Amino acid sequence: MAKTTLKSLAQALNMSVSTVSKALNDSYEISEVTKRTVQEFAKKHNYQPNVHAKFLKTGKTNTIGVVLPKMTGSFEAQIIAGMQKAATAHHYRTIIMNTMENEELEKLALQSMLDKSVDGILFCPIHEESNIDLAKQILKTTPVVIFDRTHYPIETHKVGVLNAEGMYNACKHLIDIDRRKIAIFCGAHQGITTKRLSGYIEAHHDFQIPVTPEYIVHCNVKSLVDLQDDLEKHVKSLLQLPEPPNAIVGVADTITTHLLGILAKLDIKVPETLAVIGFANTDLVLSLNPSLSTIRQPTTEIGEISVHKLVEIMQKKNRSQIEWEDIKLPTSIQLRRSTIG
Amino acid sequence: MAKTTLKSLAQALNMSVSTVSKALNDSYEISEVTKRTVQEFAKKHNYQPNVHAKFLKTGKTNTIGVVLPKMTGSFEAQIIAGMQKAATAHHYRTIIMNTMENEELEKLALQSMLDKSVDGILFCPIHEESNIDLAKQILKTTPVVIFDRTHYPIETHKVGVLNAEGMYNACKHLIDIDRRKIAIFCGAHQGITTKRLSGYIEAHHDFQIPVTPEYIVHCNVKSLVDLQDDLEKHVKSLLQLPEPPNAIVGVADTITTHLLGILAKLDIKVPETLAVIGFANTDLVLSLNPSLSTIRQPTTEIGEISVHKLVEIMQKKNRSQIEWEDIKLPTSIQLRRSTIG
DNA sequence: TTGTAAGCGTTATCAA
DNA sequence: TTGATAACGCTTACAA
Repeated sequence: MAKTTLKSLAQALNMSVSTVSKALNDSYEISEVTKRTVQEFAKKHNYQPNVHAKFLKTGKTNTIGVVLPKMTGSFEAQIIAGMQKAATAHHYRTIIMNTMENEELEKLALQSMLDKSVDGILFCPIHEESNIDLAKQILKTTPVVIFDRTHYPIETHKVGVLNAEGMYNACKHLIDIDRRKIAIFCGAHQGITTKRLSGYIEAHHDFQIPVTPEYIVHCNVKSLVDLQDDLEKHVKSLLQLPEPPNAIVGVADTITTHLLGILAKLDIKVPETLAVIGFANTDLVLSLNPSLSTIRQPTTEIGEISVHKLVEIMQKKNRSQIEWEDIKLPTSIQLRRSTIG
Repeated sequence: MAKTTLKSLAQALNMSVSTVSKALNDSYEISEVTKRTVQEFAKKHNYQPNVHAKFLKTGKTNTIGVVLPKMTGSFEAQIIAGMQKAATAHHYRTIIMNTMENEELEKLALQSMLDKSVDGILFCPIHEESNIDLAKQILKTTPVVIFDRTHYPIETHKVGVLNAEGMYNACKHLIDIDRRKIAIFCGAHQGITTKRLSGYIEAHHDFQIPVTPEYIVHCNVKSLVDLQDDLEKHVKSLLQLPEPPNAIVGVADTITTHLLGILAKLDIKVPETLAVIGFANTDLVLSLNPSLSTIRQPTTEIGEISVHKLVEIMQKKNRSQIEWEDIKLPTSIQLRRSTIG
């Protein structure tokens, strides 16, 4: 069972390699009869062009590389689904590399793409400075689109959401239901956190509520266990304040969802004692305790638009003239029992 | 900024291409001085060998391809994390292709690996017959390991769990707490479902409880909406039986976790009215309503062992002599409020 | 309409 | 210890 190559096909068909190649590529130079013969024969022998050899000639791999820091929940799954759908529509395949929030792995992932094993990269960096020099270097030769964590100082298209606005809306909703003592639970990834925090502060200003510094807490998100410990610690100390909060907004999926577990464990009533709302794209909203009010990101769209933008760059001849866009999609808010009793 | 190749290095250093190549590969034929000069110069110019050209010569890509049907939850994320860890240890990189439970996409994914863009494949098939001919053909030239859904009729290493035993233990636990009227909620993927169902039946036999056919329900898992509709329908009709069940076991992650949402929606008390336990590897057990008793699969291990087995095949000269193993790892059971009030 | 031949960036063989 | 050359599988001028 020797592998089927152009050569082996040519030999078997008694034609030249280039005729076979052209026939398979549907070239106008080749007669219909020959084309059909070749194509049928190739299919019968399950010919698959060798992408590596092809690359050597064309410099194209028809592959988009996705580099992202984790794949632990629905959020990432939805984004990737959107990317795959759009990529397939553009006749690209996608390969995914997970950096596990680890800069060393991120470096390896990016480097292994530097060798031109992909035509373009969709990149969600670990933080604002991670592997920035490498990224800049890659950018010289390979199109890159930054998604989700768009606070990354390289000049290219970026696709994210209106983070401040999303958080503003969450706070506004809490204020509307008369929960004005709002604690905010932040994580790492400063760019996004900062934006969301600014939405929190803006809402307080607009509604003339003073910002209580103690209500702004930062959680250790290094590992799940760390996060859970930290959440518990913060909840406890907040509730011991002279003026404890009556609501919590979560800055990210993991924080918001795991917070519910901690509150259940501590037997704190949600929403009676503490209303909870936060950024979250988990599928499990209804199974949570209680069902969770969320700020949802348009994940599928983020994925799709990222691909469209990348394809746009890849197809452009004169890349130096592109005007880079920083696309911010709106979030939506969905209310459930965790804020409306 | 022309790309750095062996040729460009050779020219700049005034050496031959083959000398440079050997120097970079640390060949014994090359003097230490030359090696150092070349290696330093190459690093300074950020030389990255072209994997495609390399492949053409060596037939190796140092890449493992992972083909799996979905990536929606912690279960998949944990398996992939295990794979990536083990692959990195063996100096392989991994690329992931998500087939979205779609046979056509699965075919594309497998085909795009047939062209030898990977050295080996870790494959979790959609169902027992999906793309079986293609898989068999791939197997002739490329090592494959089947993971998770191991009821797939090709001859190679397989890595899964003791499905019947896991379900047996779940039932035993329910029986221990005197919940003897157990409904089982099944999904698709017949192989695994069948095994788990057999554990259910075996437990009933061992404890001399008759199996009630109405307690065995099959859910439509095509989409999340379908699943939720179906879950609601089944729960309602079960509770209208003359002899309603007092416990439910879930056969898979999605079924078990979303079931909780439906029960909450219908305002059915868990565990008072219905105790719930099931296969689930979600991180969110504690945040669920109520905290969920689970049968956990050793996901990281599944991932790691799959890679080890694959590497074993890839390194073997004489592949026809390998004795294929069907590895079954034990599950563990974790009890929380959904079964122990 | 078909065939010849060069070349993409490597590695491997053999010669110098 | 180094260098010239062929080959991997493919595309593409150019020639026939």
